[in-house]
Amino acid sequence: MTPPPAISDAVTIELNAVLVALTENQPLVLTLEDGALLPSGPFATEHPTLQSGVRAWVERQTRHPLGYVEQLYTFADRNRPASDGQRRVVSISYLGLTRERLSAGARDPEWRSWYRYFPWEDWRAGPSPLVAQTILPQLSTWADATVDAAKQRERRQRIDVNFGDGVENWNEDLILQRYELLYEAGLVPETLEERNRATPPGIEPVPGMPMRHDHRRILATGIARLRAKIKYRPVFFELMPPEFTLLQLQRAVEALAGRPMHKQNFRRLIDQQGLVEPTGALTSETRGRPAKLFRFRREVVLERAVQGTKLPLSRPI
Amino acid sequence: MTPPPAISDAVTIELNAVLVALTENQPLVLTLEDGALLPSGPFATEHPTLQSGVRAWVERQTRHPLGYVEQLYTFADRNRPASDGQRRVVSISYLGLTRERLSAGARDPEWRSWYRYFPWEDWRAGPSPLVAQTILPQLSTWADATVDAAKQRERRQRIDVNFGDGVENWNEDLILQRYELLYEAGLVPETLEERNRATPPGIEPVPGMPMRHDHRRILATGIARLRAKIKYRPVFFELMPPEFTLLQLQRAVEALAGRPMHKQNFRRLIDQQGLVEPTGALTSETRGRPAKLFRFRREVVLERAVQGTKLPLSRPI
DNA sequence: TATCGTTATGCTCATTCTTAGTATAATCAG
DNA sequence: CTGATTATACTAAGAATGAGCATAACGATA
Repeated sequence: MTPPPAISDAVTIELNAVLVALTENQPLVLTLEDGALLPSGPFATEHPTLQSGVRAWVERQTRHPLGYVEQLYTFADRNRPASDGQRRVVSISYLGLTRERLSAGARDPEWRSWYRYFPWEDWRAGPSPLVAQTILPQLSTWADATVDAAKQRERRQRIDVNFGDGVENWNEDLILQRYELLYEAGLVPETLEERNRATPPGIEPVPGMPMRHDHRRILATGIARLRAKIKYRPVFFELMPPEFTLLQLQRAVEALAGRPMHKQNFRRLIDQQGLVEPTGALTSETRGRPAKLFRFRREVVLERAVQGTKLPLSRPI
Repeated sequence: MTPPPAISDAVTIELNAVLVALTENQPLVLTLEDGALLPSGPFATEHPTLQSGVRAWVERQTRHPLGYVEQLYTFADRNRPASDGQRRVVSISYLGLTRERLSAGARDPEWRSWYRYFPWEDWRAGPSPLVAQTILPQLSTWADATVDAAKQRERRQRIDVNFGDGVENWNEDLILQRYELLYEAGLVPETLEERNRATPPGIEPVPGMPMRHDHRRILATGIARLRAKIKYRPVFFELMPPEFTLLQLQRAVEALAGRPMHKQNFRRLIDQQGLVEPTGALTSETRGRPAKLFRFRREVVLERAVQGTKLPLSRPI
C-alpha cells in the first residue's frame, strides 16, 4: 500500500515562520528583503523535530527566545514546481509569538505592522473606509461580471459573508478567506512579481503590500489562526511585557483582532477568569488616573485548559 | 538566509489519512493490517497539490468520494529516523469524512470503531467506568511516584485538567492530551511493538488497541480536531445519509463527541440555525411516534460561515 | 486653586443564551 | 386497551453578554 518512493518523489522541506511581536499597539511581523519575504530556513538532518528546527534558526536569527510556537500549514508550493532538475519544495509554516523585538529599525530582518499587508483588516477605529469605499464597489463589479446567474448569486453571497456590508457583520477571523476572495476577483496580486505586470483596465488595485511567492497568504493564515486562537486560549500574554495595565492588555488584543472592545466588559472577563494578578504597583505613564499593574497568572493556563478564554470581542460590529 | 539544501536534507513525503464514517451510531475509522495502521500513501510528482494527492489515493482505495478533507498535522517521524541510507520521512496527515463505507466486513481495509483504540473516550452512557476505576487510580500512583514536590503538583494538575475526577469536568476535546498523558505515565504503549515487551511491574495496562508507528496518536489528533470542529462547523452532515431524523442526527453527533446531549435543546439549536429542512416524509423505522425526515440545507454553510454551529454538548458533565 | 480632560474602576440593567425540565402527541407491542 | 417508546412543543430559572452610568484619581491649564 505504500510503495517504496521513487527518487523523483524526494522533496526539500522549507520552514516558514510568521513571527509576531507587539509594539506600541501595532501587531508586528518579522520580514526580510524590504518586507517581501517571511523568514524561512531549511529543515536539516541535524534537527530532531520540525519544531526544534524552527526554534533553532529563528532564535539564531532574532536572538530572542520564542515564547510560543504552533504549526500552521503545510503545502507544496505551486509557484515553485519541480523544474530544471530541482527537487520539489514542500513548505511547512509556523506561527511564533515573541515578547521582544529584534533591534528596532533594522532593515533586514525588519518588523512591520501586518496592517501594511492587509490594510482593510484594521477596524480598530471603526469600519474600515477601505472596505466600503474601495473594496466593496469593485467586488460588486466583479460579481456582476459573470453572465451565469447562479455563479453571480454565489459570488454575492461570498462577498456578503466575508465582508458584510462594510459596516456590519465583520468577522475578523475571515482574513484568509477575504484575501483569497480579493485575489480571485483580481483586486490583489498574488505575488510581488505579478503586481509589476499591467493592471487590467477598470481595476483599481486595493492598497496593501504584496510579498514574494505565497508569503502574503501564509501571513494571512497566521493572522487568522492567531485571531481565532485568542478567543479560547490566552496566548496574547506571550506578547506582553511582564507587567502591564489592563488597558495595555486590551490594546494588545485589539491590535491582534483588529477591532475595538468594550473596556469594562474586557476587564470583567479578564479578572473573572483569574488570568491576572495585581503586582501591587501603580503606573502613571498615562495621563489620567494611575492604573494598577498586573502580571499574567501563568498557572491558569493549566487550570483553565478546559474552559479556555473568553473575550468580549464586541460581536459583529 | 536560505542556503541551498544539501542532498542529505532530501526527505520523502508520506500522506496519512484518518478516514471517518458513521454506521449504527459507531464512529468508524478506516484501518489496514488488522487495525494496526492508518491508510497512507506517497506524495508523488504527478500530484499538483497535497490535498489532491490524498484524494487521489483515498478514493482509489475506498471507491467512495471524500466529502470533506482537512489537513491535520505534519511531523518528522522520530520512530523512523534517517538511517541505513534511507531518506528521512515526513508525514503529513489528513482528516477525511465520508458518507458511505467500503464493503462492510472487509478485512483490509477495515472500518473499526475508534473507541476500540480509545475506550475511555466513550461517555455516551455516562462517565466511563474505565476512567474512574482503572485510569485515575494508576495515574494517581504515577503522580505520587516522583519525589519532587513541584513536579508532583504539576502532575496532579494535569491529571485533573485532562480527566476531571472521573465523573465531572470531562472535556471531550482533550483526547490527544489525555493520550499523551497516559503514554507519559506508561499506561499505554506508543506502538504495537512496544506492547509486546514486558509490562513494568505494578502497572495494569489500560485497555485499548495500540497501532504501529505513531498512527494511534495521529488518530487521536484526528478525533480531537473533529470533536472541536463540530462545535463551530456543521461538518457532521458529511457523515449523514441524505435524509435522516433529528434523533439520528443527534446520535451521530453524540457518537463523535462521545457524550450524550439534551434532546429537546439539540433540536432547538439545529432548527434555530436553519441547518435542516423537512423533506415532508415521515419514518417509522423506530418504535414510537413516527419522526419527520429532514435533509441538510447545504446553503447555510455559506450563509452561516460567519457564525458557525452551536451544539448543546451538555457542558462539562 | 478650580476646572477640565483623561484614564481607571465599580456597579447596574436589560437582553439573550443555556440548562433542565414538564407536558402532550403519536405510534407499536402485547 | 394499556404501557412502553419516541417525537415534539413549551416554560421557568439561571448564567452570560452587551451596553452604559457613575465615581475616582490623576495631570494640565485657565
